[in-house]
Amino acid sequence: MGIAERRLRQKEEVRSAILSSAWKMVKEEGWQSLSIRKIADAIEYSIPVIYNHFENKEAILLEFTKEGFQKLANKMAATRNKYKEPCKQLEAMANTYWDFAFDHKEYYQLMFGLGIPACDRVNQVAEMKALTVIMISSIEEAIAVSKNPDADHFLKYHTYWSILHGLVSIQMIEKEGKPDPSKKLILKDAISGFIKSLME
Amino acid sequence: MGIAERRLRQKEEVRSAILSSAWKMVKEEGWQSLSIRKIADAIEYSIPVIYNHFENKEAILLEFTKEGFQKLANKMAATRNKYKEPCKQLEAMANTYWDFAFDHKEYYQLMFGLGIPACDRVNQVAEMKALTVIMISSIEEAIAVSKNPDADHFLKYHTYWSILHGLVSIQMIEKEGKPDPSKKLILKDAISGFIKSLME
DNA sequence: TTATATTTGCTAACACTGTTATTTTAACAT
DNA sequence: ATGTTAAAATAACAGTGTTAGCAAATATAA
Repeated sequence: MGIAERRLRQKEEVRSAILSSAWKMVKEEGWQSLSIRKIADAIEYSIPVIYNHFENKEAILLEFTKEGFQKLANKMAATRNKYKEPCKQLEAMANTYWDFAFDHKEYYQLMFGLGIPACDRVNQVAEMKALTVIMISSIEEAIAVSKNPDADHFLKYHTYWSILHGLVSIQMIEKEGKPDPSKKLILKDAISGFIKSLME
Repeated sequence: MGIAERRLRQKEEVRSAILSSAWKMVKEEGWQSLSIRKIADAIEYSIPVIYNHFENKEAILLEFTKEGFQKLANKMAATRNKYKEPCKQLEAMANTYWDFAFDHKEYYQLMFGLGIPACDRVNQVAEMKALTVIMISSIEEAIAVSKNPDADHFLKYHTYWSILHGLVSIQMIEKEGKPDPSKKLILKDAISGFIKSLME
């Protein structure tokens, strides 16, 4: 009896229709504007049909999150296998990581919960500049007494800040709510590396 | 006539009641569950009253974002002023930054748009581990041939990843949508610094 | 003091969101 | 053709941000 098979096949078609039209909407208008109702409209089924394929909206997002990590992992593996020297690998992988993030911005935002609304907000905040000034002043002084006094202030400041933010947000994403003071070693490690490289 | 003054004072009281009860709710249940209706309930006014003080919900969030950057800038300035050597300043400021983020998690999440829902999600994603394995393998090889082969693999991996993520997300927050290939210099700079420090 | 403005705050509604209980429709097996 | 089962639709519930329209309290002017 091919009936059950056909039914399964049709069910699978609806499922992939949900995902593909969801993805289309996300690429067009971002995660914020993705809604169950719009998906239902797009696939020309009623709303509850979607809940026969996914437990809830979060499950749909989880699907894309997994996809994103898979894609990134594949790209990273491919890059690593191009080089034999581990240092070259780390360098090239960093490039691959960067390119993935901006080539597949939607994936990256979802994977790391980069709230898109804040992007608009943070640019309106003049108060951020005060922070910049403070951080950059120490950078400038450090560069002045370093062995390479011609280094780019803004670049080094940006690097410094990015390292800090990366450490914090990876930590926040990984363990919700746990401070884990031992993780401060990572901070110490990264910053001492940065300063060492800053002073040459 | 003190009437206008009293009115202004009363209006200011309502405004600060909005902010303080909003903040209370955020600390108790996170940004996700903050709603205009709940604020109205808490201050014992009707909903539209809130719109007499803030144009919309975003404006309330913007208020806290500004507050967050001010607080952080103050702390950073205080820390910097404790030290004379710029390297010490950078080191101490990194600590201050870290502490602020976790002592005032709510601020930090808002300031950098760390979508809280993703935190629950990312931990469910087994696919993330594949990525970890790939990154960590190169780190291990690099450590093995470095001058300090006893370095902590996991710590160095975490540092590597955090630098990458920090660079990407700061870049995404700063310029919405613009790839800006010149910013890849920052990546090159940070990663070469990391590798240098990794190899000793 | 009374009448007229004005401000102020409320109720109710609109247009959305995710989610689900209920009912109808359709497909299949006997 | 009839009974059974699976599928899908309607309609509703409980939320969300936001706003129009109206009633009441207050301040100003006559």
